[in-house]
Amino acid sequence: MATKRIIDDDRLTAVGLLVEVHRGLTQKFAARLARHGLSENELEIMLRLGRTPNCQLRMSDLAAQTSLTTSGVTRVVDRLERAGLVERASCDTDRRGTWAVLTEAGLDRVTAAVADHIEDVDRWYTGLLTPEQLTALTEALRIVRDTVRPEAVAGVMEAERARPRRHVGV
Amino acid sequence: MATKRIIDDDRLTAVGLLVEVHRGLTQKFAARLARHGLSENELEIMLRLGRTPNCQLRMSDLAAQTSLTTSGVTRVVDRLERAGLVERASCDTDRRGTWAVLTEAGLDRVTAAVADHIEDVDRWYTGLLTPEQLTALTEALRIVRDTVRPEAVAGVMEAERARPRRHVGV
DNA sequence: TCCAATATTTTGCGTTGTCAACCATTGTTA
DNA sequence: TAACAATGGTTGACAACGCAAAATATTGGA
Repeated sequence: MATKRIIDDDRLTAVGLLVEVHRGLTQKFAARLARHGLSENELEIMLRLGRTPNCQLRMSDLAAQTSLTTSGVTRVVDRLERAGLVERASCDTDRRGTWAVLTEAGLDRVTAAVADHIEDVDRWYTGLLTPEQLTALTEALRIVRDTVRPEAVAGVMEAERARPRRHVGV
Repeated sequence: MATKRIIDDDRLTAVGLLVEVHRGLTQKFAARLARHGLSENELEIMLRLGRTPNCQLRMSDLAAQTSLTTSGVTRVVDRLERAGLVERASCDTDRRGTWAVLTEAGLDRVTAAVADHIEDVDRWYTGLLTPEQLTALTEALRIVRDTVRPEAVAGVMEAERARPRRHVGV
């Protein structure tokens, strides 16, 4: 091979690796999540609700925190609501808004799913690396994240201040 | 906060970071790729074809190398063929098989797209890190990749041995 | 007060990709 | 060589999601 072609650029290989890892993990995770009746997006929505003090977040905040559009969030919440895992509640202070609220059943479901999920994460990701490697990996990723996705924590503050819609124990 | 909840587990945060980075990058890349009339999957298919000596790969190998199913590859190649960027060619040695072959136009297109793409990769990923950070990141990712996706290099050998269907310069 | 501009969510439609069923070809075994 | 499993690819039906427009609520002037 005389000349180095552009399509073999090292930087391309570097992102390629990231993409492949993401794919591989996604696939590994999907199998077990399916056994809990959840997709990755559904788990994430419920997880973000569950992390909130009152287990509620506004639709648009969910959209901002995930990769979904508001339209996508509407649809995921539709499914979760049909399954009885999430409820919608209107927002007193701004009647344009809608809270998505985790139900008891939803909290149970996400707790069980996450317990299994963490096993998988450990098996296929964090557990494969030494603590030093994991730290280095995480730090590097954080740098990139802060640049490409600085807005990923929208709405948490507002939701903490809001009056509880339901009171579910954690 | 008295007790540490399971849904705040550190390992969850670690994968979350990876997922967010992947999302953020995907979004950043998509805009410019769209200007070249390509989606990420289409670019990847063409890229993998372009990396092959004869710019050809079998449908099933493309499926193995990407996250797509064979059915998905059929559809991506359908689109690329309609756009004149890829052609199908029947396989002499196994008449069940089909080569996907990059056309001249396809090679031109992918070359142009990749040149721009690499700029983005550098701007939003590799360029954000010191060489040491990038090395550490890549090494860690490689370890994970080798475990979750060991089969990601299918078909390259076979394609190199195959007789050329077209001869396009690189 | 009334209206225009803005913000939040939902809906209609198109695109993309999966799954399962299918056909054609190849390899294997008796 | 006949039977049959395994492989490679495509297709129809369908689910998920994005985009843009619609529906609803809010806010800030004039």
